[in-house]
Amino acid sequence: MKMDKSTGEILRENREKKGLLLRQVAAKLDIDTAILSKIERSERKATKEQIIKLAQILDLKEEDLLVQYLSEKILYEIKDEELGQKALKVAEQKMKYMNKNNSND
Amino acid sequence: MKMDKSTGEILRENREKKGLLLRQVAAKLDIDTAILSKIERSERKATKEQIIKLAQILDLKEEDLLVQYLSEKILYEIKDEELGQKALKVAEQKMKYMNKNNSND
DNA sequence: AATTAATTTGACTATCATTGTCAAATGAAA
DNA sequence: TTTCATTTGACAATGATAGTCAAATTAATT
Repeated sequence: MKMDKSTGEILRENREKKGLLLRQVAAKLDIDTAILSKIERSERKATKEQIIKLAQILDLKEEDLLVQYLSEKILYEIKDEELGQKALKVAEQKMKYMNKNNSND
Repeated sequence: MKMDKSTGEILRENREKKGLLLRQVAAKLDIDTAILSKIERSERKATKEQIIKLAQILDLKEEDLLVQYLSEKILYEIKDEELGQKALKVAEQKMKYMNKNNSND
């Protein structure tokens, strides 16, 4: 599981590998080329729907791309936080706890 | 580190322990009583600034309250996601990786 | 039980972040 | 040097978040 590349980098690499133009992929996503350009350079975030479509278009495993995308969203949330690391750990604990006791809810 | 209580519950418990009224605490935060009421019942999220002030007002350790608060924000981000657990793990990995190589940036 | 004080609810507004378009500027290829 | 692809930045549209206010409800006092 490669953790070094950003979602944007992955998208660009794979688009180029397929010889597709920004214009072409953007059209399939029904957005302006400019946005896709920004997404690939991590200047903007994609939406979940766009990620799903992109996985299809670029023949990537949807789950992998989504996990990558979501993890970036999480990090974005705490990127400026001293306590980010601690908060992440606690979040994981809570998550486990929730899943253990998810009988109701 | 108690993980079972929500930020709201912690806030309410400690406000009541001190015998303070919503009205009084809300005044110090310079917001309407209604919002604080909602925050304590987890119907709304507090802002970071409010959390910091609340830690002071209620004599709670700022770091603990902030970690609690941030972890809740993270979970909120992935609460509806199948892949939340995986995304959290990947986020932690990335975080570690970043901190290891944070020489520049 | 009646009154008063505290909290909750919900409709509404204001503010801010996000997502998008568009046109012009830049860069790369032919 | 023209043409095509990408990038940039100003702006508009949308959506989410944070807030006010007044009325309804609940809890305490007398």
